Amino acid sequence: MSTDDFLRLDLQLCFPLYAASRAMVQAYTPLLAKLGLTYPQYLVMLVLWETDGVSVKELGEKLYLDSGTLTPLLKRLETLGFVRRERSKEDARSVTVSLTAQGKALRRKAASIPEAIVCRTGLTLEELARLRRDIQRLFEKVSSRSA
Amino acid sequence: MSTDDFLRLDLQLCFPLYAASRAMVQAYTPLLAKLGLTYPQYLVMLVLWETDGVSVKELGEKLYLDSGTLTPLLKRLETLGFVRRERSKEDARSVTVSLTAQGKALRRKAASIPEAIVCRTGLTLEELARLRRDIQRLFEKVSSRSA
DNA sequence: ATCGATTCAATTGCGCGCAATTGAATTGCG
DNA sequence: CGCAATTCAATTGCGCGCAATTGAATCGAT
Repeated sequence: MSTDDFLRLDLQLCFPLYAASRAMVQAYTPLLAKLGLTYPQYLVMLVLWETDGVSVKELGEKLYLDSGTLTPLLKRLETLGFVRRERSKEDARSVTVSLTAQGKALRRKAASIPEAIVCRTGLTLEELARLRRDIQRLFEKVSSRSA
Repeated sequence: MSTDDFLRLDLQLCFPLYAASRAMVQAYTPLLAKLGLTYPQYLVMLVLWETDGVSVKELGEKLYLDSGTLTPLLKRLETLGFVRRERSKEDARSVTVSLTAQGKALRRKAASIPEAIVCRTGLTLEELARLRRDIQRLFEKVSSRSA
């Protein structure tokens, strides 16, 4: 394969990944708009629905996002009434994020979203699981050296 | 599979895709920084290196980006001295983007990037081609209904 | 030829992402 | 204990993405 081929846009892995990621987020957008959430906000809610009361640091570790992204995002979720942010008593450097009643209630409204998205991909659960695993593997490989 | 399982972060396709996409861009970042480019700017340069003299509309169709993203990005590339932007003579609504000598010269400096990224993924060219094809297929499926 | 509809790029506004810095709280080493 | 190093969240600054709007140019149907 020549340098030219390598440089050709459509032969590269990253561009399809980048385009597909944005397209997926766009598929979520109208569904999430009904809940008043953006996709990154939805990710934070997914973490909290699974484990209520986590620090900003823990959120960052799970979502691979830093405080520069999370702090303003969490403030918006707080303004929306879905989460509470409070300084930890054990460690005043840390901020604990927890669900409000409204935030917990939102889970039921979000319940139909994952299936709608799976449908939209047109993939079977097996194909989906394989693709997810392959992409996860790629992620681990690519993100490792920079950490 | 239960609703809870569906909602579980790690079972979803979109989050790994989203994380992998950002990780890939981060892998490019230090390499592109040597050229003075961001990843989206690099994508524009890839298009121009393949086909010099394209309209903003054509760029948008190839990269799935709109003028709201492209116009300021192209202005930055122009300030950097890599591209020229001029109103089309045949159709004054359209703006044609073309490479400067400096923009053409940049191609040689970028030649080593794709291979470095492929290396970083640790995948064989066959595995890479298959993953790319699967992701492209996902993209087409997901992006179709919204268009 | 006219005029409403369409097609362009540009603009506005907002929410990420992320690098870099700041400042407060905690840790841990001597 | 004392104090330098570390660990937190917050802040700053910038470049996307994208929805929505604007305004100019072109098209197309009559």
